[in-house]
Formats: sequence, C-alpha cells, structure tokens
Amino acid sequence: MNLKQLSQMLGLSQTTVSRALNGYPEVNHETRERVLKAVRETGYRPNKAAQRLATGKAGSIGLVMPTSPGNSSDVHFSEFLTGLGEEALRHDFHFVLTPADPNDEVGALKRLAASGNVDALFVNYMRGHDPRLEMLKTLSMPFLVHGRSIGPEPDYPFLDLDNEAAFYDATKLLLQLGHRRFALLNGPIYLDFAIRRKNGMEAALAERGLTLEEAYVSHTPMTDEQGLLAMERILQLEKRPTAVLCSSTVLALGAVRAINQLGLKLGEDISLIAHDDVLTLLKPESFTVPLTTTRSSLRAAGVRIAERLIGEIKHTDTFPAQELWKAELIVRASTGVAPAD
Amino acid sequence: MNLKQLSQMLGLSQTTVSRALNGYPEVNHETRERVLKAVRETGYRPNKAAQRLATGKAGSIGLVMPTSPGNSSDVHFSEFLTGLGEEALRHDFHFVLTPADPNDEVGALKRLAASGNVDALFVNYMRGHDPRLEMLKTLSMPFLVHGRSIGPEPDYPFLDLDNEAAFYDATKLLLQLGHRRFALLNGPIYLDFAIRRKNGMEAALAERGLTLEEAYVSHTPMTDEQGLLAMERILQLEKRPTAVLCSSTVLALGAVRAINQLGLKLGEDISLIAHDDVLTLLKPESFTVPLTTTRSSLRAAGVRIAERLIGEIKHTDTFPAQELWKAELIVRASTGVAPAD
DNA sequence: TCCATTCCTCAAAGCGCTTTGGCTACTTCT
DNA sequence: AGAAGTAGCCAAAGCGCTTTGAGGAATGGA
Repeated sequence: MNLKQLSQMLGLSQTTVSRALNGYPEVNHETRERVLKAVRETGYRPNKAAQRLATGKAGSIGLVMPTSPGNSSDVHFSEFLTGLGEEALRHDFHFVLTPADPNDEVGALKRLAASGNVDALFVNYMRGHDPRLEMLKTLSMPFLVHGRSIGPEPDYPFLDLDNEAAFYDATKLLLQLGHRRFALLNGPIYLDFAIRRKNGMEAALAERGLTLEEAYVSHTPMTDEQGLLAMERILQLEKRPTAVLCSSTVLALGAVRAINQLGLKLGEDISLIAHDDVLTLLKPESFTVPLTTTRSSLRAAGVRIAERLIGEIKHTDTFPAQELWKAELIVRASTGVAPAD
Repeated sequence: MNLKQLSQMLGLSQTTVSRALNGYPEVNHETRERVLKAVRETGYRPNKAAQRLATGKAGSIGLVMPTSPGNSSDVHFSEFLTGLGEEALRHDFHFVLTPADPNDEVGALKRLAASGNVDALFVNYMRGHDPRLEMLKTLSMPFLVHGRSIGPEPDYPFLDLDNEAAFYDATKLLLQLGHRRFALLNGPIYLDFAIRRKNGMEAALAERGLTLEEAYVSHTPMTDEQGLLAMERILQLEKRPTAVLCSSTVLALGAVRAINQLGLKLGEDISLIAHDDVLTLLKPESFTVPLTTTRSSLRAAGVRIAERLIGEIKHTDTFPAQELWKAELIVRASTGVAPAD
C-alpha cells in the first residue's frame, strides 16, 4: 500500500492525501478525517526512504557503536542507549547504528553521514584530543557530543559531566576525613573523562600539598576484573593507601573484592568512593558495604541528548549548546575517618 | 556530491558510473578504474535512501529495542547487540533501532517493517505465546527469532538455546551430588526461556520422584537486587534448600550476597548453578567462590544471527532455518556434595 | 564489402514521497 | 454587479539512485 494507491482509493490526489497526513492547513477537515480513517483501516505507512529522499529528513539519529571484540564499555553504552531510546520513542525517531572498528571511528562516522540515512550524529567516548571533532565540524549536519575533548575552549555542542568537580569534591571529602594516601582506579587514560577526573583529584590534593603518585594510579578498561587486579597490586605497595577513588562502580566491584580478600574493612581500614553512572545492574547501595558515590545518571544524559538532537532536527527548540552537569556526592558507608597510622 | 555530478565530472553517464560501482561486468576495466579513482578522491558515497528506493534493499536490519523505564534486561541486550554489530560490520550493514513501549511490541514491529527502512527483522525476548509471530508471518520480509515460543512445533526460523537441556543437566548434576531440596531463581515467567528452564529442571527432578514447590521458585526481572530479595525470602523458609539454580549470573550476584549474609558457605552449605550468558561485566569465575554455570555466549548468538539474516538478505547463503544450541555445563567451586541433614 | 557479434555506453523510466505553482468555486467587500 | 479574497484541490517536477531497452563502435567471418 502506497500513497498512490491510497489516494486512488479515496478519489483524491496524492498531494491532498500527503497534506492531510502531514497536517497542512489547506485541507478540509472532513477530507482529512476521511484520509485518516483510510490510513487506519489499511495500515498504510509512508515509506521512510522515499520521505527521506523527498524531504532530506528521515527521523533518525546516527550513532557509531563501538565494537572491539572484548570491548567492555557496553554496560555503560547500553545504559545510555536506553535513555536515548526512551526519548526517541516519544518523537517516533529511530537510530541507525553503525558498528565500527575502534581504529576507524572517523571513517565510520563519515560513512554514516554520507549515507544520507541520518539527520544528526552523536558521538561519545571522547578522547583527549579527539580526531572526530574536526571531521564533524566540516559536515553540515547537526551533531552532539557526549563528553568533551581536551584542548582549546570547546566550540561545539556538547553535554558533559563536570568530571573535574566530581572528583575534586570526592577527594576533598576524603581529605576532610583525614586521609592522606590516595589511590585512583581510572578508565583508559586516552579518554577525556579519565583525564579530567584525575585532574580534579590532583587539584584537591595539591591544595593540601599532596601529590598522586603514579604507582597508586591505574588506567584500565572498566571491568570488575581489571578493578580486582589493579586494587590487588596497589594494596601490596609498601605504604598502603587509605582512600581509593574508582571511575566506575564496575571497577569498584573488583576493588571491593580485593579489599575483602585481604580482610580489610571497607569504610574503616580503607575508604572508597566510586563514580556511579546509575547502572541498573549495579547499585552502589546494594554492595555489602554501601558505596559512597559521585552520581550522575547516564540514562538521563541519554534522554537529554536525544531531546536536544531531535529538537534541533525539527527546529522546534533551541537549547544551550553546551551543558555541564554536576554530579551529586552521596555519602554511604564506604567512607570513614582515616585510620590511625 | 551525487551520482549526477560525479558522472558529469567523468564525462560518463550515470548508468555507466552506477554499473562500475556495483560491479557489473559490462564496464570497461579502464573506465571502472577511472570511476573508482574519482570516488576515492571526491569521497562520494551513494545516498542510501535513494538506493533503498530504487532497489528495495537498504543494507539494514531492523530491531525493536525494549525500553520500559527501569527495564533491567539491557545488560543482556547489549551483550547481544555487540555480537550483532561485530558481524554486521563485516558486511557494511547497519541496524535500525526502534525503541518500543513493551506493551506495543507488535505495533513497533509493524511500523518498522512498513517504514521501508529495513530488509529484515529480528525479534527476541520471546514470550510464552508470542503475538509477534503471527504478525511476522504475514509480512513478506525475512525475519529471525532469538529464542522460541511455546506452542505448536515452530514453523519459523529461529536460533535458540536448549534451555530445557541446560537446566535438566544442571539439576541432574546436583542430584548426583546428593541434593534433594532445590530452589530456582528464574526470569519473568511469561518469557519463553524461563518456562523452558523450569520445565527442564522439573523433568530432572521428576525422574527422582521430586517436585519443585512454588515457594522455592521466584520469577523476577533479572537484576542483582531481585536476586538478593528472592534468595533472602527462600533462605528463610523452614526447610532451607541446599541447591539453587539461577537463570542469570546477574541474579546469582544477589543470591550470593544473601547467602553470605547468613554466613552460609557457598559450595558447602548450599550449592548454586547459574546460567552464564558470558557477560563481559560479570564473570562467574571471578566471584569469591567461582560459580558453576551453564554457559552459552549471547554475543556469539548475536554474531550468528546477523550472519544468517545478512546471508538471507543477500541470498548468498542458506542456513538451517532452526538451530538449537547446547549450553556447556562448567563445574566450579559453587557446587559441592549436599550437606548431611 | 557487408553483416553479425561483441563490447561498451547511454537516455529514460521508475522507486514513493513532498512541494511548488496553479486552478476552480465559493465568499465577501465595495 | 464586479473585484478581490480564500478555501480546497490537483498536476507535475524533483529527490538520487538502479535498471531496462537500445544504440554506436569496433571486431571478425563470409
């Protein structure tokens, strides 16, 4: 069933039917009702490819799906995707996912844009100096960045968490509790958020004249396994840290296990603060010792990003081009006063 | 840059350029080289929407993304998606994701099919008697089901895990170890796999004249929280079970915590076998007491499903329409001889 | 030399939609 | 009554591609 058939059936022209469907004013109310009724009865759906070709708009957002074998970020990615989906549903939008070799993200993005299948692009997992940005700017297509890239003042639209502030605040809290020896289980150091979190932590330490020694830092993919290994290593250092920051509750999962293995008491012998993306799978409050966290919902970010992108495509709304969200610092039992030396 | 411009640039007709690009034989070798060179230099990419309109093929697979707020299955979903993506990448396919209200899965699927944006459909999270199947059969579009639906002998293409056998075998092992009181932490009972796993377990028990009492069974979304709650409840029953089966390592995560809280020793006081979808996030071997599991990689299933769907779209391959995979039963420390009464 | 063959190329139609510009008939205003 | 709107509809062009059917040029055989 296509427009032609439908309009013949109704004894109307394609023009009129099309207008009736797309809410143009120059259609008689009665005629419009007739059209809508016929649509309901026949189950007619406009062909999106044809719409796309005619209008240049397709009602879809393109995203590149990171897909290295053994890629571990998927739990964060999917949480985010759920948020995107939630909002897209309200506007009858969909996503076009292009899986991409992580070594060819730029290429994948280019292909996606040139395919003419999407109205806007979205990128995440920003790197320190991300090569995709330059490319995106040359495209004449709306895009939105989740995160930011280190470098000059950003001149592109983004939504980011204030990672520096989050880890600055967390560190400050631990300092106030008397801690002086810190460790950090971070994400891969080439990723922007990892760099900023480390910076935030170091800034707070610097205020007290402290520094973060490299031996007490790990940069790994954010899996519980890596968390376990890193924490085990760090706990064997001569001067054991009394406070640990983790870039994800997933890392914390492993870290806590390492701590337990040594018979250390979380919140007494050692304090831990993790960043909480509000993963449905892993709630910091349901750890044996509930975790103190810096919290910011990845899913909410997804919703917001979809909202902004769709708004831009439809030209219905204007949003601030750059948003920086604050994480909440939520204190639970995994933080306590530093043990006496 | 479009075909017209490109062909003008080359002094050729659109036809010839199009043929050169799509590998038709009736194009001079030299001409083809010239075309390919120009494509490389200009970065020309054919507009997919136009291709789709002209050919009816678009190089994309449609899937409905379940998106209830608070939907907890996403970790399984994303693991699977990664597999799909891995394979799709090799064939330059992409996915069109339609987020859908879980109460309107049929509608979402219909819209997706009618949109003309996809060449094939994929469905998962099959229900006991799934209404989507009837709808899919009326569509003249290839589709593939992950899982099966209870009911008459399936007459549709599917890839499923032999859930009955997996839980039958797991139960049998526990029986051999002397266990007689069993519990089951299952997924939502309206889902096909949950029904089958329960059936498999009951079949094994029946061989020994045992039955599974309802009080010892829970049907919940597969989160660690639900696992914790269910296990807590079951452990307070008068006759405590000595063996537990979990439908996911995620559920097991909570269950293990409940077991620890009571000071019970996993693998001694109580044995546990979980189904392992090989989630990157949650490895059964890195539990404090490594988990005995029935294992089958969701990601591998994703790869296979993409392979089959793409093969069908391209008419390159024929595959068996129905595949039933066996899970591996992998014994680790969480199973042991039943404690003396 | 002429015709049949093969190789390469092209013009044009068509995929299903939107949108431009124009047309008719009916109101309303002067 | 005639001019000027206005409401409602339509025919046709165009989006960028593939594919059909056909034609020109070169080659080989008779």
